[in-house]
Amino acid sequence: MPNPPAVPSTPGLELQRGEAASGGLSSPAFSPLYRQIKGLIIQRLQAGAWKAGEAIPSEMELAASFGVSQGTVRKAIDELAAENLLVRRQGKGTFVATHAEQKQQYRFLRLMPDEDQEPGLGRQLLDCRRQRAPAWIARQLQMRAGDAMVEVRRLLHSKGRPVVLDDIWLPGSLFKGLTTELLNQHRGPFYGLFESEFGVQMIRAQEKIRAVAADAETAALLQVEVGAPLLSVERLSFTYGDRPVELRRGLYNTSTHFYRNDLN
Amino acid sequence: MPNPPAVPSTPGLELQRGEAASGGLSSPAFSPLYRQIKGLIIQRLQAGAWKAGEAIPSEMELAASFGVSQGTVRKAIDELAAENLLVRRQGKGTFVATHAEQKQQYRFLRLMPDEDQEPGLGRQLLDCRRQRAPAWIARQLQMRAGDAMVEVRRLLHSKGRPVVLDDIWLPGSLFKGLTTELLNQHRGPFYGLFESEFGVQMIRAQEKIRAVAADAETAALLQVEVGAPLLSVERLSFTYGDRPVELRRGLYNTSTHFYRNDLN
DNA sequence: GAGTGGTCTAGACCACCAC
DNA sequence: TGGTGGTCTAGACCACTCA
Repeated sequence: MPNPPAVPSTPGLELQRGEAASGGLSSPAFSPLYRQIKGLIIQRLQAGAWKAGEAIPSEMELAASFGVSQGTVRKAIDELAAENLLVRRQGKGTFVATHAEQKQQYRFLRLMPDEDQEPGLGRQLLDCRRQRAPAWIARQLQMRAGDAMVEVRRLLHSKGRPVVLDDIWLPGSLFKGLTTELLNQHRGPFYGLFESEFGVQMIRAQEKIRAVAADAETAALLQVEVGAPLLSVERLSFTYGDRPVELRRGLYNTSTHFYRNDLN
Repeated sequence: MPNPPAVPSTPGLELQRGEAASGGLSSPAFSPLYRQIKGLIIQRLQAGAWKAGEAIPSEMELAASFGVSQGTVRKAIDELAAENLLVRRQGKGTFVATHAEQKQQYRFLRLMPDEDQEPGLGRQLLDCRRQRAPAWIARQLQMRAGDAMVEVRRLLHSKGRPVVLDDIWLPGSLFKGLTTELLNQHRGPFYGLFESEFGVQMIRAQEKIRAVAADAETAALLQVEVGAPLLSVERLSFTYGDRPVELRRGLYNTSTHFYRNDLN
């Protein structure tokens, strides 16, 4: 007997099940059960119900609490896993994705070394200061011009030679205790620190890539000629709910490395 | 009663079902039924059983012919649809993906106009000739140096100004009748022509992106200064079975356009 | 109305992991 | 041994398309 009236076992949880004998015109924007479940799970992630790296309840538990079958929960989790919000591990459970404990650090960095180069990049923090956001940054981070903002500048090295110059801009309201010391103490990618210290998880990002000529300052920092061609990678990163929380502009010296992209 | 011994209704089709009472050590590289089905469907695509844009048999038909349930076929098709090899259309059927009848042409081109620019690019064929493959191209296309190769050169324009200079290299053996006339007659993306005229479908691609300085020849063609920074996009495209069948190097003028990439 | 993909359920069994 | 995710089945019903 499919689709019994279903008393939700968690009160306050209202899932919109398919109309039984309505007029036929189904309400606009009705989504299938598994998508509603998916949305509820995202809400809980956003609310911080489970931290990065932690296990979420088992499929059976979730199914019981939502009052649906395991298969429906499974399909919701399938999509979340496909979007890299969750990670499934057979026999163990389903976990909140994290940037911290990843095998290859730098989940979003697409820079690869040429064949003869060694992988791995060293970091050098140049600067970390609090500023007022200029208009073009504020617009992209959905803040007001003049709002508090943290600006970080750093270099990435390969075999002692600078390869990447990053400028990173963050909303000051979300990253209150971010200091040079904290950044220097920390091992691993920044995004791991953002998760553990500030509870901000980067879920997806958009990059705009251009070729630009090095100006005097960047030429000195990257040890290239003024006017040398550099890859400009402008990245806007988002948390849950498509909220932009980081703007980053990287200048890559692509003489010994390249940006790799896979198209499907 | 799950997993009955199952007499395959199509002779010659041997699916490896899970061991019933074997020693416990399952054979190496056993894959679930739906993956085997997926592999069989890919084989048929590769063999040209269905052309680009055509419908494949319904899920019920496939399930019957493979001797499995509809759900198993469905999961196989789900993955193929996620990889953009197939396209599902509710109420109509499942179709072989094609570059020809796509809404936004240029499925693999990630170049976007800046806000104030109009979308859409005009094409101008510069050259199409048959050559012997140099070593560095032959290696990537898995051919031998000196093998027959087709070389195409073209420009893409936006509002009358050149934006992209493409060099395209193709194995001569696969593209025998490719001529300047054929390319000029054809409307829509090259990949549509490759499908319809040569039965070659581009499934996925890898791009290596760098910033380079314009040399004299490209500067003239793209109407920029010599030494101006350009985006170099080297794309290797693959058909079924991960066979590389096209190498392309695009030089993009990114002063009014940018390369867009989404990270998950 | 017949046929297609899309959703949802219920139940069985398997593979992997930890205790 | 029990719990987790992973696979497979069978059947019901829904939503969409087209003749």
